[in-house]
Amino acid sequence: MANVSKFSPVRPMTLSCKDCSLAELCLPRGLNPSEFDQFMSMVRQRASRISGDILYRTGDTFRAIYAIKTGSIKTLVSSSDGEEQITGFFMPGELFGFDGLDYGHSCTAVALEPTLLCELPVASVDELAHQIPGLRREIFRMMSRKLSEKQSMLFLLGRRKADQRLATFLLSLSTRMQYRGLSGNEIRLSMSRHDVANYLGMASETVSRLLSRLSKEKVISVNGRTVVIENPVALRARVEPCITPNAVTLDAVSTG
Amino acid sequence: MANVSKFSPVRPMTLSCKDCSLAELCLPRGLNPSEFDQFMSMVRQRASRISGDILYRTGDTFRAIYAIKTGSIKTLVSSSDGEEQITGFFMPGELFGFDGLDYGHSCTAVALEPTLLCELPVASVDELAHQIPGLRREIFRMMSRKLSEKQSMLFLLGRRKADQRLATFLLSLSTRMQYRGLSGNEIRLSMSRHDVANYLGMASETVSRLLSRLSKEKVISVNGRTVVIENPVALRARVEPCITPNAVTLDAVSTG
DNA sequence: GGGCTATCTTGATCTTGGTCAGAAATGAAT
DNA sequence: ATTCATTTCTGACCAAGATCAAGATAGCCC
Repeated sequence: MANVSKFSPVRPMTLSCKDCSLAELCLPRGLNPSEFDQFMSMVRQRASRISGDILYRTGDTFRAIYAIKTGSIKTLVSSSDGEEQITGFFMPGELFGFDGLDYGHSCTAVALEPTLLCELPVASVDELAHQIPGLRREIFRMMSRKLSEKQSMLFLLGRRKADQRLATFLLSLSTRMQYRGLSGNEIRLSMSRHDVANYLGMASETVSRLLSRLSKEKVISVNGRTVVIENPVALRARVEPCITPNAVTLDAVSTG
Repeated sequence: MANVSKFSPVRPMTLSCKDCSLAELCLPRGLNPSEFDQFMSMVRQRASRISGDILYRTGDTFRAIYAIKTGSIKTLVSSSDGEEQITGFFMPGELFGFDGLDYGHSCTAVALEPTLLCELPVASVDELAHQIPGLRREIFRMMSRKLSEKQSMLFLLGRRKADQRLATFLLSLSTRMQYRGLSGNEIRLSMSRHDVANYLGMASETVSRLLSRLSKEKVISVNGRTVVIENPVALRARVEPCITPNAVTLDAVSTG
């Protein structure tokens, strides 16, 4: 809250996307070598040494879109009565900051731990969107995907019970780890129980209770902020409890 | 559900955005005359005569973005167990369909009443985004705004009580009517109580009860699907119940 | 290591809003 | 107009999960 420290630019001012292990997840994927170089020359880095640093706030003019290199970020919207809703958690290889092209950022972005970011300045976004058709389509696609993700989140908050929301959250983190080449069974949460609860629209006590319950049922094991998924199948079964008998039959047939 | 009727193309195949009363709300705003003509020549129309018609479904390839000329549309996401969450209602002058540039549409779009749409085919989106910088920025801005709106919706579902959600919904409809030049005091709901409830993450009985209560308290009056906002100030006060004493003081000072 | 603060867990209550059931109202079809 | 179907409203009951209140644990600074 009372944190005044800010993200600071990282020197050297240039970096090589070529050496980046996350390049295939990032914006430049699919660009040809010359486009790749052009893209790379416009990217800068920015870092926060501690948790709680604010990258941008609601209302700040849009300056760049960001990719996480290491660390993690949460974004949140807040109301005039001080209540906050976390709208996203971002992990290495993930992009954010696409809100705010209209009237400035509509949310606040905060570091959850020491975090290193790559940023593509806004002027470059427009310029590159014009010059590199592949990148323009990539940005359109990325924004469209963000929209789809938010819709899934609306579904989760509107239609699912607390236990299903938490199970979905854990599976989502796992999937995202797998996407960047990790096993995804051992999850290190970079956010507090309070943040998880806020994101999922429940009380932090409920998160504690549900984690304990899943732990008691041997579906996961919990040690502080480390969660190990012991039984992925059981966890997945929590997410959609109403599988049709037909679907089960078909599975049984196809595997038999 | 079992509706097989579809939206059909409208002849003549061309139309004039110049005569459209909603042009200032729509994509071509801010284009110069020659850009405007180029834009206009690519727009087509599509209509549904009855409620329940499906424009596109989850998984359909992205073909166009749409603007509502008359009528209204709801978009919804659904899970494999058949549960549905309405993710948006769209009224005349509003744009939709921006999801789905990535892996096809992530939601289903359904007419709530006889509806006339303008569509900008997907090839044109990319082509025009390249040729007309002003339009490219407009599309980026529009998608960004959609993202911000979804974030507000996450806040509403995650942090607000049922009565605040409903009040916010009514005020949002009112604001959107005002935006297109109507008074916004008399709202004709084009969707059922069930749809309102689904959108706001509650049961339809709760919507009924809350409408009755607001009606009893003389904040609104309800007659079927027509809602009149009798006391906008009182309605707005429901949305943010925790106004700080400071804010009240400041208001009093500035108006005194 | 010892003390201090944050975070997290667990239990006991209470409230919101969901579910079930039936009545009333609305609208469409004959 | 009459019937039938759908939507909406209202009441009674119940359960999921919020809130309140201690403790337990862990991280951090000296």
